[in-house]
Amino acid sequence: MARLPKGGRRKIELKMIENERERAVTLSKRHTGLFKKAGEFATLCGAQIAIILFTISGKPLSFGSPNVTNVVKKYLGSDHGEQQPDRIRESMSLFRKAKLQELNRQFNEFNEQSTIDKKHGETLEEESKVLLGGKTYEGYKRSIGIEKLIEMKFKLQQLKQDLKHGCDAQTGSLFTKDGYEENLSKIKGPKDYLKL
Amino acid sequence: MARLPKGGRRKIELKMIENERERAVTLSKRHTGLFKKAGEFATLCGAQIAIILFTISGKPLSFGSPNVTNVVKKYLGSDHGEQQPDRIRESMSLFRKAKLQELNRQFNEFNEQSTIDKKHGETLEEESKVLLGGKTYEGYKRSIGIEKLIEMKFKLQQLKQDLKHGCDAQTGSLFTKDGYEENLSKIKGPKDYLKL
DNA sequence: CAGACTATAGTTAGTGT
DNA sequence: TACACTAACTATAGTCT
Repeated sequence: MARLPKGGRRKIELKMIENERERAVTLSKRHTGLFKKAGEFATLCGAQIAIILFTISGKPLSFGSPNVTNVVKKYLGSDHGEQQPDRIRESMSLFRKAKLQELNRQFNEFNEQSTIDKKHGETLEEESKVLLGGKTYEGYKRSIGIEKLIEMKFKLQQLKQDLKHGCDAQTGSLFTKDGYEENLSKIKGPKDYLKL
Repeated sequence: MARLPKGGRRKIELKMIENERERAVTLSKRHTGLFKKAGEFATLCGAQIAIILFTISGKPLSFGSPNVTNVVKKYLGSDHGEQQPDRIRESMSLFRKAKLQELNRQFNEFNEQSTIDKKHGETLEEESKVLLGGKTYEGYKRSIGIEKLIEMKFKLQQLKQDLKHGCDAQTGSLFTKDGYEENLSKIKGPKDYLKL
């Protein structure tokens, strides 16, 4: 039947939406939109980006291109304040720049591919949708070969064992808080990176 | 004078913008837009949000509502691993696990080689080891593109050769720029990543 | 309740200044 | 290099299924 156009977008006030249901809907829609934008941004500008958010109910949602963790780590590791003018970059030869860029490109490519398989849970679906605009993963195109599989037999046993013991205790995060804190402090110190 | 309408928005392809100027402009515009969206999101939905991004040139930009640090801390503190990497792992086929093992092995191999000609690696290596301390699923994700990795292994070595002539003198670290730095750190310390 | 739909609000690519 | 402008493009509020 002919649909009668009844509603369209309306302007809304920029304040917290009180109604829970409405808010949930908006959350869902805008969260999708935001992550999509972020994905586009990353692609178009060749940037790395991480978004972490907690809903009002405390539910965590995240987005990362190529992934959240590394961007965050990088952020934590850097003097995430101002960018100091790097003389190094300026004095770097064009040749080296080019090389470095090429390498970066390669790595990013690699990362993107990895991204396909790395997603999980909710984030998985969303990010895949956003990020993988039609790319196909070919990493497994070539199988590793029988002899290696055989060679791995033993490792598999080990693997099973480890799976049973190592991970079940905790809820899933192998990242202990303590460990992380400790690591952070280590990182802060001796970081003297060149930022091209 | 009377302005003749000459241009308007055009659709663009979703791929990295090659031209540097264009990219810079887009970066600027979209970065503003994205952060704005994020702000609206936070307001409307009462959410906490943090965005961290690094431009292709390594410049960090961030946005946080109410602020970046707390959101990130919360993220690090919480079990975002609670999202189900383990579930995935558990459902992984044996074959896949086997591949994973193999990938891991090759990863280690690659790493050992890389480690040899690292020079200022002290910081880098330690950091990486620390950074990647034991995130199982992460390791899995990153190990996936083995073909790429191998391919890159060679390019990397080649690159190091090329660069060795000029870059070591003062800066020390080549492992600094965006992807390069990050990927390098991913590659180091694989023994710590995969605790399957 | 998640998805479809519509019209409009909002964002932005290309251009000019 | 940055801002102004405009036409399109895109996201999405409200509605309905």
